[in-house]
Amino acid sequence: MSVTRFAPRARSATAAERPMQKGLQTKAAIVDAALGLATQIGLEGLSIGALAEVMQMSKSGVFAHFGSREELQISVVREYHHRFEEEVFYPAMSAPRGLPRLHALFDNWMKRTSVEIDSGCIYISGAVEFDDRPGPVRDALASSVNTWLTAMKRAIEIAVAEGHLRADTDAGQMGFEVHALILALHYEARFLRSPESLRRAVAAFNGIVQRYSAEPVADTDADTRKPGRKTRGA
Amino acid sequence: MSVTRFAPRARSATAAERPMQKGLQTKAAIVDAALGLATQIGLEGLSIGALAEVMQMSKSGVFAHFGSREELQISVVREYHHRFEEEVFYPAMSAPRGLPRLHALFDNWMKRTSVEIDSGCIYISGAVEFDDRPGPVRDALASSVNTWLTAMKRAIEIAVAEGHLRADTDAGQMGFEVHALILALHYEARFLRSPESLRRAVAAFNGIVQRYSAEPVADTDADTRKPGRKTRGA
DNA sequence: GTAAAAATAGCACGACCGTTCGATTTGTCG
DNA sequence: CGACAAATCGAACGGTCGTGCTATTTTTAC
Repeated sequence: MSVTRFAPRARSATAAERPMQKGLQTKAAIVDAALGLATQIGLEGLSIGALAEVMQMSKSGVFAHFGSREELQISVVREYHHRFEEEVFYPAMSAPRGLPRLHALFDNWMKRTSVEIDSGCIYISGAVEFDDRPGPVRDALASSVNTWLTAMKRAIEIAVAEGHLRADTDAGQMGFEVHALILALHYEARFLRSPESLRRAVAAFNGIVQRYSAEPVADTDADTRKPGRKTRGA
Repeated sequence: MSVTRFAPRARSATAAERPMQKGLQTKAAIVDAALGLATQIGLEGLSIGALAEVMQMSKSGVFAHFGSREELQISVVREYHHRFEEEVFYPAMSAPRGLPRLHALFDNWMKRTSVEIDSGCIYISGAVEFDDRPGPVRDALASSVNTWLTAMKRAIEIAVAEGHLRADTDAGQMGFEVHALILALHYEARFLRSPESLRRAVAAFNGIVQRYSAEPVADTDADTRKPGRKTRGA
């Protein structure tokens, strides 16, 4: 399974605002609208007819840009990957190495997953839709997800190297547990509409960090440790 | 939102083997087949045509038993609820109150979620499919899920009452964290096909239990202190 | 065994789907 | 401006979907 990398740097604009000739311009607009639809009804629910109506174009006009529905879905996945990079990954990379950066990653991720209640995460809905459906769409999804999970795992390893987390920390294990929190947040906020879910996710994250922390946290001589302490953001 | 209760006791058979007149018998067989399809392609992907083919019946013959596709979906949800009771809840209730029972619940749940890789959990796939689609199917799903999550929360409260878990344990919070593990297990086992996911889920569960445990695990000091202190507001 | 009732089949409808193809409009460039 | 290419449209095809009707078969009850 190929795992792409987050592009090294380069602040690039949203697809819709990149300069281009007419054709690519509308194609970007279509993908933008398609992503909006897909976050609501899922990648599978995405239909060219509905998309054409939103765009006020003919079905065939929309279709011509992709050549197949599958290619459209893949374009949507790529665009989502792109935005995830921009809104979650890059901003967090400006935080100091170690625990602060890990915390920033989680915070941005959480925001993207829950704050905008009306739009789901296609990494989550797509996983359900394509877990039994092999093909290029599934591959694109899995590749993007793996890229992101690997990036987070690396952030954990850096936190270990910085001495913020215990030296024997299993980064894969901790990554699993953090990923779990995002999934639960998505589930309980979006489906069960539980208002406590965000608070729960934050509390659980703090618990995980504490468990893997290099220094025991709460004791009589209070906090000599700064990064493990602050927690509770946003 | 109405939340049903798990039926108090009563070992009742699988729908397919309950004695009944012909009509109800085939209806049960249809629901059985429908559940099989739904766990693979989802409740939304479930089509009467495909179901008729599996059953070797005419579309209208299948249809007549339900009157609408929606009613078919609801029947599937109800059947799943029934089996969940039988395979996850009841067996665990014979374990001793407290931590052993909670552990049994988690184990059974985990098994149902991951061991049978080829069939997903419609509580999870359904949540994604219906989180933005109000209606009776969504209601039935949410009701069943809430029933189960409440039952598990109660098991946690019992473990607290038994003195197995710390007296200040927030059962809702701990329930959230356990639920998160199941979701991550489902995601990583079924979509990412990660072979470590089961081990990860077990390890994480042990970590959670340890954190909420009344007794420090590897210490004779036996004060109330070892696992993380406060940090959690309610 | 026979009549009422329940279960199932067969067929058709309208809606939407992805896709194809030829015609037509629009943008680009010398 | 004119010519060529790119973009878009309109209509149609074959397919599947849920659903409604009317027969026909099968089960049930007396």
